[in-house]
Amino acid sequence: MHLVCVLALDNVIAFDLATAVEIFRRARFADGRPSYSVIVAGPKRTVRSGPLSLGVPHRMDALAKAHTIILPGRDDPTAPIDQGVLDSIRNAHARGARVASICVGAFDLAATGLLDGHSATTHWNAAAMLSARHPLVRVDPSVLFIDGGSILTSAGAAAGLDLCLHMIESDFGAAVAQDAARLAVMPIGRGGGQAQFIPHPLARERSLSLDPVLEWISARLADQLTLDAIANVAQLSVRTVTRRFRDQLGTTPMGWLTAQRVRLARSILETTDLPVDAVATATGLGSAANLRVHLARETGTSPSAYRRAFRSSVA
DNA sequence: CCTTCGTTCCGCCATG
DNA sequence: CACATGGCGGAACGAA
Repeated sequence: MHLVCVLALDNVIAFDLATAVEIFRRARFADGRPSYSVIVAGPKRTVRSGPLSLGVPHRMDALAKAHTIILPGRDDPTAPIDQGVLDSIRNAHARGARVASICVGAFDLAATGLLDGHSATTHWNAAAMLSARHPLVRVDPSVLFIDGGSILTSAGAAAGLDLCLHMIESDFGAAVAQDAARLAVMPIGRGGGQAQFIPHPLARERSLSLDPVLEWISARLADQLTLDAIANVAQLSVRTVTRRFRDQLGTTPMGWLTAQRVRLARSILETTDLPVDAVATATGLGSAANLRVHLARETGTSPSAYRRAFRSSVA
């Protein structure tokens, strides 16, 4: 089984750590079997975490078996780390493990040198500091998360959830991820590395929220939706809806719509034997050819290959 | 692979 | 003045 190892160093941010632990621990296949085995490891048997004290059952040698290693943030992201810890992370990565950081956990990831020359993100408030301390890392504070294949980074705590769901989706498909998202009562809509920091966080009232519109769209993916129709439902001009999508989701209306359609298509491919053409119709992607293009763009594979990969892993 | 043609996106600017 | 809106037009996109 896929082993997820969450690192617990002293003064770990409980929210980051718990996000990863809970979301992976609860992910299930359709038949109810857990998708991951989750352990927490660190050099010390006990760590402080704000007002909490956490027992850490596994030592660093546990990283040697992990398929995925999660680095949560620490209260002081610049506090020194034991070389042995950094070595363990580097070795695990060299061995083929996937390493992902949440929030300011990116500082620890950067300390290993694994981020040098690569793009990374972190909490927007710490982005400048990360960049200053690690000039070789290309810091992008505007995105929710960055998937660099074997190295992933995410922004603030909530974005860590997005990243975890993203990993679940690439490991076991859209259906399993969708299910995990539902358990967390988390809308899986903000995929990609696209969504941005919103300039006016809480000032945006319900009246300015796109949520109802997104819900409306999600319910009719199979229909032939136009930008005009969406603007109409939103009671806004085409120009303004487009702008809202940019500001709030970092994408365009049709771009978001297509992403949802592909997600749905993946889910159907994973769980049924419906012909590709029928899947294309059911998701509003129109034709098998079109579905092929979009699926390849997101996953790099064909519908049949995608289906085969997930059918075997679930069955 | 290329072309065609309707759709979509976004900078710019006037308006409230 | 700050800010959000929405129309316009050209560029870019994408489906067939």
